[in-house]
Amino acid sequence: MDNFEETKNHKKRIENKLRNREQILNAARLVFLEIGYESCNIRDIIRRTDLASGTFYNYFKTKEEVFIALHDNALARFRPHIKTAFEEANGDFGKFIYKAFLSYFNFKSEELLINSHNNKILSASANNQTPEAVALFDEISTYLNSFCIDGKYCHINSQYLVSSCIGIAQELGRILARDESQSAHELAKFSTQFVIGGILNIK
Amino acid sequence: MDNFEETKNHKKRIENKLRNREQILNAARLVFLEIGYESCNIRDIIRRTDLASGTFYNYFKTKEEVFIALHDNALARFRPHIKTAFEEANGDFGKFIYKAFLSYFNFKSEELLINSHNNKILSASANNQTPEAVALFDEISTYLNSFCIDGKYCHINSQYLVSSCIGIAQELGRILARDESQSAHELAKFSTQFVIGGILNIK
Amino acid sequence: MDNFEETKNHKKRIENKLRNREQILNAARLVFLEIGYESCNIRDIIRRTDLASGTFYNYFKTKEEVFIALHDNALARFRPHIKTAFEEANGDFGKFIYKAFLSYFNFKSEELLINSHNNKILSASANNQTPEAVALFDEISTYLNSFCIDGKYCHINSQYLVSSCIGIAQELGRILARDESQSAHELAKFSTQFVIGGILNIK
Amino acid sequence: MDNFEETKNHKKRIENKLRNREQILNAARLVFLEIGYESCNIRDIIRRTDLASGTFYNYFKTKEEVFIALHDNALARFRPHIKTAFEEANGDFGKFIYKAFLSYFNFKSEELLINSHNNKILSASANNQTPEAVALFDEISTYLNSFCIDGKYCHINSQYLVSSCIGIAQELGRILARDESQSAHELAKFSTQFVIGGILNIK
DNA sequence: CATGAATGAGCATTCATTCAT
DNA sequence: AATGAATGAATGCTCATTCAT
Repeated sequence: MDNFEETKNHKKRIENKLRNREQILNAARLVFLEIGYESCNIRDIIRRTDLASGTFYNYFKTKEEVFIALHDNALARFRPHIKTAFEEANGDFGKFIYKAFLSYFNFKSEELLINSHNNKILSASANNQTPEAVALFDEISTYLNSFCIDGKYCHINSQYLVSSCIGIAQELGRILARDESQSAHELAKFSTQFVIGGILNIK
Repeated sequence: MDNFEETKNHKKRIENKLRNREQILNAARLVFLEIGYESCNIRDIIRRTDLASGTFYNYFKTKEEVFIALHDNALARFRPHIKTAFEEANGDFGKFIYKAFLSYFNFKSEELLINSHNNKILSASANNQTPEAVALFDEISTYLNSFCIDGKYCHINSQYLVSSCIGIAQELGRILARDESQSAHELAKFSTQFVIGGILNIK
Repeated sequence: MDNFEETKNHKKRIENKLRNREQILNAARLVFLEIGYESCNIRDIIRRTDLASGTFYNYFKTKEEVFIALHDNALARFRPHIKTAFEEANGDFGKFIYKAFLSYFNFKSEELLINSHNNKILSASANNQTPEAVALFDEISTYLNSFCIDGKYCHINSQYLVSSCIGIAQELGRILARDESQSAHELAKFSTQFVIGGILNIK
Repeated sequence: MDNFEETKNHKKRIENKLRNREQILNAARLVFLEIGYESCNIRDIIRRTDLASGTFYNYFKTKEEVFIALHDNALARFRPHIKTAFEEANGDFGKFIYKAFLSYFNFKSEELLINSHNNKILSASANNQTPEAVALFDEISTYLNSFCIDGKYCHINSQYLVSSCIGIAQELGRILARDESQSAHELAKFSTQFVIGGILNIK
């Protein structure tokens, strides 16, 4: 009975810790979007929760650590979209490219922290080489490579290719972030044709 | 005589102001490269000059203003390279694209402030929409458009196209920034083939 | 039977409390020696035990309280050495002085918390006038006084004398703390001759 | 004329800096005496001046740095007293010892920061080995050694001797700090006889 | 126009202490 | 009695900016 109580308490505590962490992450996301990563401070974040300032430090050491957690989390949630795109493409290269770009453009800019205040994502990820960023890069590489089993495209430097795709996605995504009236479908269509033409033209 | 003296003094003063401005910009560039834009402060910059801290404010209001000036300056110095590329291409689209990319990759990363500390340029420019960034964007647009006088490529959304090129240049440039052993020529060759193939494939 | 059980539990509890207190004191002693009294915090101490931070407050109110307990404990353990010195001297004043000084120099500096981080003991004791410090001071006084039953040295202000001895012990002990190659015997010999000469010369 | 003005301004500035430094030192001394070194913080010190908090850091990096400056300053002002004692003693060893101890006991405890809150001086100095502390130690050594030109006392380890004297001065000084009714003369007399007897008895 | 010390709001961070479990 | 996460006042320190000289 006592043990049961203790277990219950223990569970409650763990749940509470998770809730608090989630609270901080949520607050940080909103603050990053509204004020911007550089302009905000830890107080701005903690003020958005019902926690005390010191509590922040039980969960994260710095503002950057929150950003990375948030960022990695976004990438982790984005990766399945790429996988789905691959699976649903069912071997059709064009379909895969289109679905992947569309996923990226549709993936809520809110979630990827892309807006005028934070123009970091993906590029930051490629740069910072966080685990999730590397994993995403690798997964995209794998999928792209899987299309050249029959010999086509195999001579392409896949680092160059993936980087180019990321660059395109990023810059076109920026257009979307600036102008919501743009159509994600149009952007994805353009990207797909551009990338496929590009690949086919690599000698 | 007095007038002459005054004129001489006046001239001296103007020269001195220019020299001081130049000093600050130079110091800032070095500091941004070494410490990084976010990590440094105005003191770090001014310490690199033989000026006093208060003097900074006679030339710039904020650190960001220096960055933008520096950035715009870099873009302004980069623009002629694009122009030269265009002129030397002499109507050959592929040559233009290749030369433009090569120029970008060769343009000293130092000058574009691209390194692990400052991954802003171009994208920041596209984002911040500074005058020079807009001008560069427009110039590239103009050159690209000039190739479709005979009707080819004209249906392409030039904003999308320029953004894609910038995205590719930026991400591949990042590879170069990370790994100096990479060949700018190879990167430019890849980019050129990729972009030309892409353009030709846009329906 | 129940009573017996209760008694057993009660005993266990008391033993456990003692063990916990001992744990905290031990941890504190190590932390004071390694990090220093001023630099460490309660967490540093409690981290060295297998107790939780809140538990600290069941035993001590402040870090200082631990220091005093530790300090008094050291003095309490040191006092018997003085007593032994006195008894073994068997009325020989010089022997007593020598043995007392030697005891002090040999009493593990670790135990007296004398090192570069904590140069407080004895002087702190004389200053803080903790019970044990007063007791030690008094005991030394008593022993010294016992040598003047026959009239010699009796005119000496014993507060001055004891303070002088403590001052000498402390400063020479500091030499030992700084330089372990020094010989405790040599220091005690010097102290003894010095003190005896001094006493004999007091008019 | 301009040069003259500039020089005047420059002079004023330097004077102002000195005045500010003095202000901080004075405030710190008072705060150390009233609240104690450990208990006070930099704000407590700066609040006592008419300076802003940030200004503190133009002069000192830490609270400890102020303490050391203050402490070294006190030692520096104390040293001449020892010199005077030596000169006025005119070769009379006893006179020197007496005058030196008397100087110490008379040297305002305020100036040496000796009180219940700060029981560091001299011992801290011997410990911290600050330049002034070393210099004082050396000067005392020199004077003591000068008395053994004819061969007497020369076998005495002068480090032990000086340390013993410092220990005595310190502990007896503590008595004075605790109880102002004590006579500095009596303490100095006792110390003198004690030390002289001690020295003569070293074999 | 240059100087550079003074300013003080602002921030990250620490840590003794509390208290629900 | 033990736990350990939450608390938030307290503190050291930074740094853009001002301004008397």
